[in-house]
Amino acid sequence: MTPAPIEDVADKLHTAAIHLLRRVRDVDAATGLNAARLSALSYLVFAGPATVGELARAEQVTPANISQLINGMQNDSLVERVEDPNDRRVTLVCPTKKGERIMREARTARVGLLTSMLSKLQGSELETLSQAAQLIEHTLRP
Amino acid sequence: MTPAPIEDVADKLHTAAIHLLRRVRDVDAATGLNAARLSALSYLVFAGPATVGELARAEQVTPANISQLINGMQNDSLVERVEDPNDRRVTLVCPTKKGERIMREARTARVGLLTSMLSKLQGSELETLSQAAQLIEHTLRP
DNA sequence: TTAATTTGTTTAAGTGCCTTAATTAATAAT
DNA sequence: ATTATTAATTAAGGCACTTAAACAAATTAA
Repeated sequence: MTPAPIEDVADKLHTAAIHLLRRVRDVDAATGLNAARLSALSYLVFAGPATVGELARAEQVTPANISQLINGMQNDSLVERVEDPNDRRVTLVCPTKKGERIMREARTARVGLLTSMLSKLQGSELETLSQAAQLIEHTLRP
Repeated sequence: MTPAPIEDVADKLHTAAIHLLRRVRDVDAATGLNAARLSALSYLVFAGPATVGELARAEQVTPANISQLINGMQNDSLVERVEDPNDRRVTLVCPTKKGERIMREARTARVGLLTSMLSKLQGSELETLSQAAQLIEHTLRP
């Protein structure tokens, strides 16, 4: 078999990722959170507490926006602000237990849906997907 | 090698997809469009013209929201409303040439970034990614 | 050690996304 | 014909998001 041009692989992979995430986010409605809050909370729960600035870069919005978004989420007990003793300019944003629970439940639901969709695949095909996921993570490392 | 539990594959795949899209969307800023418009326009360009209701389901927002979003995008000549002769209740939303151009340029930039990241991989690894993308698309089919 | 600069967050004011509820219009059903 | 259903829009209001400005803490320089 002649090797696939690298641009074609990139294109297919990009499209597949979009379609995959479009599908699994169907279950997000159950969380009661909107897209902005879900994405921010997801980052905080799975990448760990972050400063306002770091969150802003991750979400690709302004620090001002994050500051206000956190106000609302703090008001709903999803996150809390914690002072950083090392650098008192920054404020660390941490998920609360409630925020963590909601996010983990949402992730479980997403993965559950995806699991049911993958159930028709053979072992060798699952192995291909597993290796692909690993390759992607490795490739994205800076 | 003992086969990976299917839930683990689903979880790894889900996470990889998130990380991949988080990375490539870095180039979206160049479009001048915000997330809501980019996502809607992406659907219209790559899945074809859609009704307000279909777009609302795809974007997981209300028809009222789409109606207003389309107002703004129409105002910026990104999309246009077209009457459906078969059912005059519905309005088809179509990307304009400008909208199509912007979207395709954005996609090209994303895929270009991803291509550069995949350039360090071997042919066999690219083949694994290619097959994985194909498996995902096939698995997601309803 | 002050002073100036840089870095991180917040506040204020304004635009646009997004919601629910109500309205209008077209199709389908009886 | 009337009624019910489906599709889109409008109106009013809340929240996401922006830029510009203000503020506070840390770093650098004199």
